[in-house]
Amino acid sequence: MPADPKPYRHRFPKSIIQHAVWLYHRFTLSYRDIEELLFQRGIQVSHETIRDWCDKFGPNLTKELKKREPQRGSRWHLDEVCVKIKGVKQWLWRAVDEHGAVLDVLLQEHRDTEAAKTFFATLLITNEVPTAIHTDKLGSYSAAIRELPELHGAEHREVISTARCNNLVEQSHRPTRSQERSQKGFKSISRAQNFLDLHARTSNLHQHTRTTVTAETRRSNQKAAFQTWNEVALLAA
DNA sequence: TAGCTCTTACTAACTGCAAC
DNA sequence: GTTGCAGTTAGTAAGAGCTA
Repeated sequence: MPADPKPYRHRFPKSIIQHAVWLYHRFTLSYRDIEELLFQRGIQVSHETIRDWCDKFGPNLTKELKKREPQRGSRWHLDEVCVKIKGVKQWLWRAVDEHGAVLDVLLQEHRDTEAAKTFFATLLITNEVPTAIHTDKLGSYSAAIRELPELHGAEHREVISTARCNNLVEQSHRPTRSQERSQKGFKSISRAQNFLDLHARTSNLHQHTRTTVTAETRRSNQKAAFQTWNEVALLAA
């Protein structure tokens, strides 16, 4: 028999908590911005409490959203960018499919063959073996693909690393850069990884809710995205 | 009484501006 | 163009207060 769920002891209703967490991961807003937005609606809560909510519910939200994501495309686009965390250089590995949906993000200290293998292994846990892998000219990718038998059937295409050539994944880095800038840099690896995970899942959820589709489709997609978020937020709480 | 929330203070990074 | 400085704004930590 499953144990009784932990009683809900938060002072604020779930709807407010889920909205605050959603705002933080969906838009380029600081905790203090969200504090102000909520205050405008008559909700008095400190920025520190909002940070606690993000810390507490973020990992569960990521897990639940991941579970609900549809099967992704079979062509992977990979790239890595340098991010500084507390002044130390780290590499943010990112993979998107041919539709621009984020498959995974992973922060690692290096960008050598071992790091590439770790990232591929992470991707293979939740995704099927791809038919093609698009990367830049970094040698770690080809070395890792050679060493991983699961990937031998995939076609490896190397392109020059410019925003134009590997556009899908390069574009996917942009919101992250914007958030990083707004947050004045990430402060710790674990917090950054948690944030980036949920940020990626939230972006996927709202992927077709902007200008690439007709207004009618957009509204329908937005409705579906909000419904999913609400369901997932209830589970995470 | 456990744990949620708030207050306060700290450090780090960014921004704007003047001086060179 | 660059450097240095001050002001601003961000995330974070610790501890006290509050509530179910």
